[in-house]
Amino acid sequence: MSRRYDPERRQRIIDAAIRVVGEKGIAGLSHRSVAAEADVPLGSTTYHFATLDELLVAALRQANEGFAKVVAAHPALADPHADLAGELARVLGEWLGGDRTGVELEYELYLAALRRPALRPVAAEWAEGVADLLSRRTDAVTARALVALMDGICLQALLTDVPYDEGYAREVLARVIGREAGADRGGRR
Amino acid sequence: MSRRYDPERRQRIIDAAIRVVGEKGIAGLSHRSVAAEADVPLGSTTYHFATLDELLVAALRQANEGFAKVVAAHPALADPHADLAGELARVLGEWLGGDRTGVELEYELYLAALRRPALRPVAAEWAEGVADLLSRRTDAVTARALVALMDGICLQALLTDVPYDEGYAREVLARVIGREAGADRGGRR
DNA sequence: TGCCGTTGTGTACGCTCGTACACATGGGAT
DNA sequence: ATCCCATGTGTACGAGCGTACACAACGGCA
Repeated sequence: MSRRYDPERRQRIIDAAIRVVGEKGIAGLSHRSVAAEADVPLGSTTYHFATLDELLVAALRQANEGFAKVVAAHPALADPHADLAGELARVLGEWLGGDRTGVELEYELYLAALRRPALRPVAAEWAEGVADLLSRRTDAVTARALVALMDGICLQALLTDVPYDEGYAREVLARVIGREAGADRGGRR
Repeated sequence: MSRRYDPERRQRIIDAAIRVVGEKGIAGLSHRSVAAEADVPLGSTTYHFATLDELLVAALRQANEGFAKVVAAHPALADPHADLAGELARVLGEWLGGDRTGVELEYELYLAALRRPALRPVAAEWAEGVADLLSRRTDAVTARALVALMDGICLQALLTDVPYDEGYAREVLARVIGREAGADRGGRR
């Protein structure tokens, strides 16, 4: 036990890394930049995270909790009587409605898994986690499809500058869910 | 007129850039690496593309045509009697079935728009183009939703190592399309 | 034919990067 | 009390980067 001087050093480095990625993107992340942001010497970052991939894994894992927190704040998602499509659309709206840098950050880390195999298990974990959560309301196939559609909707909102449209999201999510959910209220666009 | 020595120099640089991104990712793209790949001097790349963003825009624009080519090879997409969901699922299968580096490359460039505003119009153009194409078979809302869902399905196939499942894709795409398409044939799952 | 400006090339500068490695420090086992 | 080693720090090196800029080459115009 007892990390000698600074037991939270490692955590502070992760936090700093997330701030750096948020401000300058993954491209701007380096042992030096994160050391400066965390106000620790260069050697300290290389000591705790020998490679940048390790740091990214830790950062992604922590960033994922941002979305999880929004989800957790919506207990209605687990209520079998609630309008699932509407709840999901609202969750996305809240998440996307937060400051853009936070959302960009989480997505950038998530998408970085495309090229960095080290991140892929973490990204997969996340997708699986959300799918599992949804599986309590629908079958596995539908759950996976919902995750895919939500991913696609977010992507389009972020890549193009078309603003998020909650009504649209609710409508198409409801189509994927199919008949069982109470998707009768609310307009067809 | 007359580019003096090498009128195709610019195009060869773009091709080289695409190869570099395919092999080493955007992170590995530099004026030098692309110069080496294209077998032209360093100054030549900086002359034709003052900034890397310019080069990426050209590369993304060209890479987009890869998907467009697959789409063009499926005239059934425009046939109002064909099974739209099935056709789309098949197109995705063909595209994802090609060599992974090509697909990764197109997606990496596409996703890079998240952080590089210069790429955003090009990415938006692409999404809009596909949506327009689909609009000839359905309404605008459904078309957008289909693009989103296809994006999400591809993303999951690429980010996690779950292989692409054409039957699954067809099923959930059909749900988004709704009743009108001939989605009655073929099994639920 | 001879000049000129567009087009293309080579080199060098200053910067940031990952990495390595020798050195400090102090808690815990003896 | 002493020693050892996990933990933390500072510095230096070589590589690769974007950029700048002086210079070469040649087609079009006079």
